Amino acid sequence: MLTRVYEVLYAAYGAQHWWPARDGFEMTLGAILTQNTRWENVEKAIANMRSAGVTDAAALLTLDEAELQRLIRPAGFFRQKSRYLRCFAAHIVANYSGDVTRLLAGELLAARAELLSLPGIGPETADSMLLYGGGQAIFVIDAYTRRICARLGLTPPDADYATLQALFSAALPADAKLFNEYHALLVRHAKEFCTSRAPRCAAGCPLAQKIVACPGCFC
DNA sequence: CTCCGGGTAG
DNA sequence: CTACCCGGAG
Repeated sequence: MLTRVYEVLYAAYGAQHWWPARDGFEMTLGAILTQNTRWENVEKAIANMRSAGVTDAAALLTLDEAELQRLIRPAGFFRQKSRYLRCFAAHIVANYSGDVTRLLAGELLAARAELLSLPGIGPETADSMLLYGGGQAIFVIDAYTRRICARLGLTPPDADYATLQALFSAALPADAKLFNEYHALLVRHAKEFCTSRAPRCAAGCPLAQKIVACPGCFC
């Protein structure tokens, strides 16, 4: 079922070129800034950071709290996100000489646990960093994934993170390139057809057209 | 104008 | 369950 969903989405939308970031540091910046916010707003904040010359963890730590908040303001939740960013950057500088890639490319489960121990980094943010920043084969679950799975009848609307992740892990080969592309396609599809309000099921939704109900089947 | 989507922490 | 924020939808 999930393999078929991938095939249909890929045929409909093609390759998505994710994650939109210049390097590992900028990727992790986006992962934290995009929590509960639309990507367009995150881009404004990242552009501000670039303009300010903040291109690595050490540079981020030279900003004072107020200045950092001003730069990331367009992404919302700027007070708590400024704290999260500073804690994350401090951890990277203290333990990895400021090189985020060294953490993200480390042994998967250990790196994931370490990320989760940091304030402001929950499962989705950690997994996004590991997949998109570290090239690791771990499937990212987000609200779009949850909504699409629920509407396909695969999971309850309130299925938790681990349940959804286990579903994808069991159905697919552990391949970072595939996981990367699949998640990007789900996001694309959620924005184009499977919107939260007024979904366009009858207006050419590729899944509505091609996926037959197959409850309980994870082929 | 109000309402809502969207991760994490407490 | 609520706080935290913005911008787009209705």
